[in-house]
Amino acid sequence: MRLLYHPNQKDISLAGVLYALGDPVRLEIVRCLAEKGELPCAALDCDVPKSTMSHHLRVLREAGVLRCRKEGTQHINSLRQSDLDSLFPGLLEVVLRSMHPPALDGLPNAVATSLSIGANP
Amino acid sequence: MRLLYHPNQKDISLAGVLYALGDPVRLEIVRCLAEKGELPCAALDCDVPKSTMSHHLRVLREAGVLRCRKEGTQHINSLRQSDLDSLFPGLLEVVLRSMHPPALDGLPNAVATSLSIGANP
DNA sequence: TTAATTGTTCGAGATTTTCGAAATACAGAA
DNA sequence: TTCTGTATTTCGAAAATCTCGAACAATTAA
Repeated sequence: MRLLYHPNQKDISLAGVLYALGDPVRLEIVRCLAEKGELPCAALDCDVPKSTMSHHLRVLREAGVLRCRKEGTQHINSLRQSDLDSLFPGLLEVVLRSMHPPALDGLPNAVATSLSIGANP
Repeated sequence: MRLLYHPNQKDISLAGVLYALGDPVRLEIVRCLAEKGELPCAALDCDVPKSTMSHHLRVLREAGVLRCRKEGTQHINSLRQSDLDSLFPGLLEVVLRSMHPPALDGLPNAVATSLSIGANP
């Protein structure tokens, strides 16, 4: 199995990221990762076949939205939050806030705390 | 020529909008419209053939990103700014800000003034 | 009416997407 | 070590989408 390609931060494009986010399944993957921090593929149950899931994870990874590291037999996925935030400030947060099952309001997660804009003093 | 389809606001989806924005040409179209307010197709010179341009405008229109009205022989396009803002607050602004040739910083346009987050008192 | 201008639609080839089936990678038991 | 099971990717084919030239349609002007 080949090594998994990840773009350098400088090679991440806005259009590429938006394209990757422009699919309901991929958006749900991103929501899960934002909520849970990091997850193996199997924990992301989006009600699609494994091969389709693998495809979507690849699109997100190659666009620079997430990172995937191998750990034993599992592939652990996590958002490239700081890379995305410094390239496109606020994008990830706005997208997460725009999903119906609010992904950020409960703030029981790792991403919400490090995303700052919505902070109510 | 058939009438141009526009989704109702309630039928605009986040994934659909992100997908529509996920292309360099379409992103440039959105940037131009944000900067200039409203433009006929021909004024959006994105260095692609007319038919391709027409296709991209259709994708944006059917996703609910822009509205198109006929005026004589021209088709005038404009962003569905208020619809998008109320559905996905901050999304359009963050996307415009994330493009390299800053689309909002000069604020000599209609959109910047009505987008509020970045207001410096 | 004819011509010019603006855009859209059609059609074909190239690229994606979906998903079952087969293959690959690793861990643990026998 | 070899076998078994678990976790994912890769392959392949059918369906959908993208690009762009060519043809078509709508409107205005000569």
